[in-house]
This record gives sequence, structure tokens and C-alpha cells, in this order.
Amino acid sequence: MSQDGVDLPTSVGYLLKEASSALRTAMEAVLRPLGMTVTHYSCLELLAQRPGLSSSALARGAFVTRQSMHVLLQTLEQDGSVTRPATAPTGKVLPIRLTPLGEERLAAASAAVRAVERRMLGELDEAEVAEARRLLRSLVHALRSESAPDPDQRDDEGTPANVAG
Amino acid sequence: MSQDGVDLPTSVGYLLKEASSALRTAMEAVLRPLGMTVTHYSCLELLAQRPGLSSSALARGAFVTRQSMHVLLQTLEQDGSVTRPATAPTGKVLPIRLTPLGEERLAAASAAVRAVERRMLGELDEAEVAEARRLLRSLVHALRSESAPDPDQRDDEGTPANVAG
DNA sequence: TGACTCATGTCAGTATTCTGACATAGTCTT
DNA sequence: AAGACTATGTCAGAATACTGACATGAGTCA
Repeated sequence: MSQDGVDLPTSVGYLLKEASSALRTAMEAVLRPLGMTVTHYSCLELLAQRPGLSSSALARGAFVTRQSMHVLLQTLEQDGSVTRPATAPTGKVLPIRLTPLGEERLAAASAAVRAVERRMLGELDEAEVAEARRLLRSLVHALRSESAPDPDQRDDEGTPANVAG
Repeated sequence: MSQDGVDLPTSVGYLLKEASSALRTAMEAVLRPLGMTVTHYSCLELLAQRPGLSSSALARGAFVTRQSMHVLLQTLEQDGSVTRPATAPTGKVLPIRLTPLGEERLAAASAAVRAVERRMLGELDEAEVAEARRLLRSLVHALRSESAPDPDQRDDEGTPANVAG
């Protein structure tokens, strides 16, 4: 059974999902007291690094559909964490920005998440961390290389970004 | 901004999520033609390797809540892929098993998923794959070590397993 | 210029998963 | 043996994300 099927304990795919799941769980645990979900945090962090990003761009960066990001942004806007111009400066793109309140909330969340990442990497030295980055990038690159649908065309075509494995 | 916040492109956490997301997308792409979702597949694969698993054990293995697994199993049972005894042989645990039809479906799905995993690892040699396993296990271990809630007590306590990061 | 293709924003409906809660069956402790 | 603790199965409601669809700008190319 282990030879014919995918041997889960040694499958890199399974380990990837396991690690990703553990990370999300840990992040949820530290973000919950701050009244923030992982997706909220991801969105704010992306905006901090690249102010003026569009809703669709945010969706790609957070690995959700642009429809999901759309409703999330409505929440964050009501929340007062982000602002969006009523009319598009050019084209249809509505550049989104953090408000001071959003930056404030992000600061606390970002610190908590950094602590989680530090704990995650606690058993590794610098060289191993670098190697982990390199290997993960290789996996992503290989998965997207051939016969892998373009992640940008997630819409009206059928290749969502859920996360799992 | 990059020093203060979490620098996404170099964050191992972000790369982990990126890789996991890419893997799930790729798996969905190959499983869709087989009429199967990633969670369905995970469940069947677990059952193939450990027949007689309980619903809760399956949930842990697939990184979802036991409630989600419960509804999933109802689908798979109607589907004719798995069977569950009406009464518990001992205690409350209802051991679940694959039907011949389930095994058949799993065979096709498992082959497709193995191909995806092969593609994912295509750029790496054997030593690098082993290193990837080791590093991923280290991340999981470190995340669960301290101040990380027991994943078994996901219920009535507040630490779900969603996947993201 | 006009047709084509692509990306974005948005609305509506569906599906999946989660949170909360409760009863019950083993297990461990005293 | 009784009580406490843990784990399981299950039901119901809520939150979240996704699929499908449509209109609108922008860029490309003949």
C-alpha cells in the first residue's frame, strides 16, 4: 500500500501541507487576540510593502480570488484600516492604501507574526534557512513551469488558489 | 518598510504558503477531470494506507475539523467510495474503509497526484529532496513545540486548521 | 480606426469549512 | 467504584471563499 500509493509521511507534498497548516494555525492563534484573521493580515502586510496596489493584485498576493478580496476589502474599509478612492485615477484600477489606523493595527499583527516565524525557524541556522528558501522557490517554480495554468487567469477559467495539498 | 515589516519575498512563511498554494492549485487541476477535490483525495489516500481509521483521525490527517470530515464522509458514502458500519464495534469509533469502487477511484487520482509531485520535485536531486523533507519536518516540529496549541484539541477550544500563512 | 484580447471591479449564488454545543464512550486518578 | 478528563460522533448556524457572469477600461494589431 505504501509502495503503490503516495506514502504520506515521506511525501514532500504532504509535509508541505502539514507545515503550511501548522503555520496557519499558529498565526491564527496569535492574530485572534488582535481581532484579525490571517487573510486580513496578509492584505495589510501587502499594502504596507506596496501601497496603491489594486484589489486584484492584492488577491494574487494573498492567494485568494479577486472576488474574495473584494468582500474582504469592504470589511477593511468599514473597519477604517484601508482607503480606496471613489473614482479611478486611471483606468478601472482603484489604488488601495493603508490608513494610519491600518498601519497601527498592522504593526501589532506584524510583530506577532514575526515571532511565529522566528519560532518556526528556531531549529535552523542561517544556512539552513537560506536553503529552505531556495528549495521552496524551486518547488513553486517547478509547479508553475509546465502544464500549470497561469495563476493570473484564475477567473472565468477554473484554477482557484485555495491552499492545501 | 522591508526592515520593519515582514519582507514577503524572502519570508519563509510566505514562501511556504506560496508553495502550498501552488501545489493545491496543481492538484485541483489534475483531480478536477476525475471529479474529485483535494480533500476527497486526501481522505481516500489516508484510508488506503490505514484502513479502519475513524472520522476524527481522518480529519486530523487531512488538516480539517472533524465536523468538516463528517460532511465529507457523508458525500463519499453516498458516492459509494467508502463504507462505515452502522454500529460501533467498540466505543463510539466507526471504522471507515474503502470500497472497491473507492480503491479504483483512488488509483487514478493517486497516479495523477504522484505526477504532480514528481513535477514539483523536478528541479531537485535526491539529496535536495531529502533535505527538503528534513527542513519541512523541522518547521512543523518547531511550530508545534511551545505555545503552540495541541492540534488534536482543535475543537471547543479554538485552533482550526485551515492552511494559509 | 475597429476588432480582439486581457485585466479589473462588481454583483449574485453556491459550496465548503469553521465555530459552538451536546451526548456518549473509554481512560485515568484517587 | 466514582469522578474527572479526553476523544468521538453528530447536529445546527455562521463565516468564508469560490464559481459564474457581466460591463468597462487599456493595450495590441491589422
